[in-house]
Amino acid sequence: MKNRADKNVFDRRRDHDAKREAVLRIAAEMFNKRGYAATSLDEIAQHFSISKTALYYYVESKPVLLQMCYELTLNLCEQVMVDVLASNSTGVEKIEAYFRGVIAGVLKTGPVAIVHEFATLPKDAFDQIHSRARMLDSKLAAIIEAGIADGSIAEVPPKLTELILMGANNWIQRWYNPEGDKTLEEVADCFIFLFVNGLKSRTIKAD
Amino acid sequence: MKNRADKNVFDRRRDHDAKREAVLRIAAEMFNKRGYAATSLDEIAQHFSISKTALYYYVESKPVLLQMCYELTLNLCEQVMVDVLASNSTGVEKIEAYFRGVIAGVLKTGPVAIVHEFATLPKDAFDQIHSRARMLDSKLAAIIEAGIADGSIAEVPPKLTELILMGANNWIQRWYNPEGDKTLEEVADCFIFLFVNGLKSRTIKAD
DNA sequence: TAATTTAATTACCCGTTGTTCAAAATTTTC
DNA sequence: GAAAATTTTGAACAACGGGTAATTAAATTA
Repeated sequence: MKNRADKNVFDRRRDHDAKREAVLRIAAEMFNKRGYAATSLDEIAQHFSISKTALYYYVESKPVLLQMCYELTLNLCEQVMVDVLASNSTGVEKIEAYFRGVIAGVLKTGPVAIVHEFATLPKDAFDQIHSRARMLDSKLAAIIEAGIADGSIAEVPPKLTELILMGANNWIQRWYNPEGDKTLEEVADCFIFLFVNGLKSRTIKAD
Repeated sequence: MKNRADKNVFDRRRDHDAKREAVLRIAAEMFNKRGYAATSLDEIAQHFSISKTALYYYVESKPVLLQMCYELTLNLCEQVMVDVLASNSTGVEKIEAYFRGVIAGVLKTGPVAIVHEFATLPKDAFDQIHSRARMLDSKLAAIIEAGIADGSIAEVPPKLTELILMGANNWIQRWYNPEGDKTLEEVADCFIFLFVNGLKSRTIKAD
């Protein structure tokens, strides 16, 4: 006969974790496309053909749901950043690696990133998320600065450049459709080409 | 003694037009920063220290307010596009002129552009706004195609490139702060430099 | 100053939405 | 199959937000 401690041995959950994750991903996607305020819990629930109330079995509240979306996204971005910083490469290569990693990782596997409207978060969560996002920003800007120093990046204003790059990246979720005719690799390639090489056609190769 | 027709001669309004325009601009700004659904009429009214009901003296409804924001923005973008298309220049120069014009015009003078969440518009307004926006998109893509043909633009996928450029441009309103230390010219310069020349530092000039 | 127009307010209606609670349905365990 | 744990539901609530109506205040005309 099994004693009380054995409860932990046997995995009695039905598919709680899987469902929570599914909710997270769908919520993130809808938040990205329509915005947080415009997305109701009813709509999210409807997507799974369950009642709105059932969502509360997986998620504490709507703000916390948003918070979890951000956290998953930040985890991913930060991981990519760690890898990039650990690599032995020039500034421009690091920028390329970062955005390629984020586009592939966040958009393909992860719950799509949302990098706006954290104003609706509870204050403590806001502070935490916001500071993590700012940290990523400044690390990117630092990479650009280092790239200028090592001669691989042209003399651009690092902070401004970082904001523009982030903006272009953030907007991708708005229009990217996985069922469309473009793969994520094509998007990433085009994105990288634009920012690294520029639109201008060059008859004389620079490298 | 003046007859009825004379009513039109004398401008008896207090400052109705000016106030309507002010409402439009502030609304556009708040919609851009926080999103349409997250911005309440109360908040907009509060910005002018008037009651929510007073807004209805200037604006028919919230959806129509959004519609007017879009229309003002599209008017501006379309005007820039007309000028650009009339110019006698290469593809890459046209792209540069378009974004410089939009950044300067839309962000400085006009009610900042909002190029998302038209899903909330009344159906007929939606169709109209949406088709105008798509028209701008395709004209931009056509410019890119022409630029590839005339040799001024590298061989990029036109549609994808256009989406990425638009995204970067759209995101600017999110973070740009007129009271900050960067002027709009600096933003435009950086934006153009990034997309035209690319991040990569070049020891050999291509032109 | 009286009459008319213009502007803004207060109070209210009503649908939506986030959230809670108690109860029902379903699984899992034994 | 009974009991316990897990999942889902339905009803109801409170807050909020868009919109309307009646009313008051202010300004313009004459």
